[in-house]
Amino acid sequence: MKTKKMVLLDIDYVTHQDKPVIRLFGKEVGSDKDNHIIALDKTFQPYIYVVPYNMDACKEQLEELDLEKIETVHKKDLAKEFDFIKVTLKHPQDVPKLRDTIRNLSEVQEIREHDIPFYRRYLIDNALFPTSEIELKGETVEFSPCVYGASPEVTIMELDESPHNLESGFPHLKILSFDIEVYNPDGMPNAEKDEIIMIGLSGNFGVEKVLSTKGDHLEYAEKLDSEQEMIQRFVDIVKEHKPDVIVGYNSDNFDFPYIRDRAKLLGIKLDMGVDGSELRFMRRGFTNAAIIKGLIHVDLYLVMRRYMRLDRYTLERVYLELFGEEKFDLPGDTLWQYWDDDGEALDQLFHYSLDDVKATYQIAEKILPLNMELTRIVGQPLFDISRMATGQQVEWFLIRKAYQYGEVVPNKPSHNQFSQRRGKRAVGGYVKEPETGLHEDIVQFDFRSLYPSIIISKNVSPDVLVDESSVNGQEYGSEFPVDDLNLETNVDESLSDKYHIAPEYGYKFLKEPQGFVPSVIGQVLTERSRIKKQMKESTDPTEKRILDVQQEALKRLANTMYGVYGYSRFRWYSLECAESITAWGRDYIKKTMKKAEKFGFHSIYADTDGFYATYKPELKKED
DNA sequence: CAGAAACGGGG
DNA sequence: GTGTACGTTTCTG
Repeated sequence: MKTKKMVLLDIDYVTHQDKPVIRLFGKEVGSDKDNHIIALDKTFQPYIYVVPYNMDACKEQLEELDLEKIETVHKKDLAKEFDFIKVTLKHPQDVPKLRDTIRNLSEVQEIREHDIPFYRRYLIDNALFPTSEIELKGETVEFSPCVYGASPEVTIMELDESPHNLESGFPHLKILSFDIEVYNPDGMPNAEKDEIIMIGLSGNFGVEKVLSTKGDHLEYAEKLDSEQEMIQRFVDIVKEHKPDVIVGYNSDNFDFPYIRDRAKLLGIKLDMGVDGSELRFMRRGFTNAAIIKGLIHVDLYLVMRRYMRLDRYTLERVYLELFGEEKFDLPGDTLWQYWDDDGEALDQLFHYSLDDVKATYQIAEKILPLNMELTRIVGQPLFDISRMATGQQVEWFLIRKAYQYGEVVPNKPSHNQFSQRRGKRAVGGYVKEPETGLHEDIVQFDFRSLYPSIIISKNVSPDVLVDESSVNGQEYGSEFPVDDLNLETNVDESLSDKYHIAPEYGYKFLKEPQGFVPSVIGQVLTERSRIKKQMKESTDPTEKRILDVQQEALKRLANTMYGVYGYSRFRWYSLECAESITAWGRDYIKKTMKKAEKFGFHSIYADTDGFYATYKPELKKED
């Protein structure tokens, strides 16, 4: 048996002899050259949870189905402990096939965790984090039916057991950015007739060039004899260098689809995957995601839309915002004229192509570290993280935490629940319209991460929210002491002994135990403080920069978490929690303003977690 | 005015 | 592939 260490970059599964095989893609640690590994794990099986009406009767019904295993497990559902049935299935695709049948059994109350992709389940259950180092135990093999057409320099390893995560620093990743230019005499190009005229490439491993069928005289241009050879050269460069990350700008929906269409027309195989597979597209709603197996394709357009708030997200606009300088630009609809010119205008087009791909690379260099940190914290592949809304990132982070806490994850809202939720919206933060005029000597006051602090200090979480219907004794299995059943007769002081009571709404949150979401946010903020302290103590500028990205990622995660209670698609959605948080927020800011006014401040403008004031003690004394 | 459709980025 | 964006603006009946 061999032991190897690798940086985990990508994951999927294939089917071999009707059984799922997890494939882990990575780069070997401790070898000078880029030794790629594909590790195969046949030991993992898909499962879902079933909530039965009657345990035994339900199991009997389940026995009738073609399942791998049926067992009773003890798990928590919003902190309350229950017996669930864990149903192990033979194949991940049996889950969508059988889940309606299972759900509709008369003894089944509901099914849970039935929509967690197999590879994500694997990462969570084995506590593996992409971009971290993992230890592999197993045998290397020459060929495997699970890996078609991989080049011989890729090591294939059959694992004896699932790998485990190793504490590790951040790996050095090879990044390649690419960008195509297309002949466009009729507006937006049409792949059936308009050829690709340039492919720009820029990376952190010595590649910086423009492939084209023209431009022999330019130093950075590589001239090919035909479009066909140019595309083939692009494929060969990717296969030769095997970058860990390949980035483009709107490459999911323009560059890669266009290359695919032209390659098909010209009969070129785009077999750039580490396993020898071709460029693939995954439908994501109405758009595509382009996949090269084993390399991580990041479309920076999607990333930048989330990262900053702008009126437009053109490459030019984003570049200007990030670097404060204009990149060389040409009017898009006239590019074909520059191409036809053959003189100075052609040189300008080459310049434009190179500048585009360099700008794309620079943006990647600036923005990928944060996304890689989020990958390591959330624990899902960079490919997924880079395409996920921040609310989704938080959700997958919480799903991982739920597994650690022994909690069964809430279901996604049904269509009906979703539209119901969308109708209601929690009242936002307190806003005092600004007093017009020029104010001098202004003091500013604001709370540091107000909402996350409220969630923690008031224990705002659906699992500790007191369900009034159950307190009134209408629901079975109440875990609250008997003397709480008669709340109406209790006086306020005894209430506030046990509960945090939200202003305005009066929702009650248990003080003990700590709720699931407050606990997780607490961990995030504690970890952030630790990193900030470490950052202050560090004297190494590189280390400082890395730590700064880490604490920034944690901050973004914590700040997103407060809002998720109000996101209609969120699994832990709770209008009560969302309303309570903002109510406490309004309460705090108003009380603080009142106090400040007592000391002679005069507030001019307030919004959510802060206010501006002038100091006018003489005016206040008269009141 | 409400619900449907279009739009973004890319050349 | 344990899948099928999304939030906002503009159009249309």
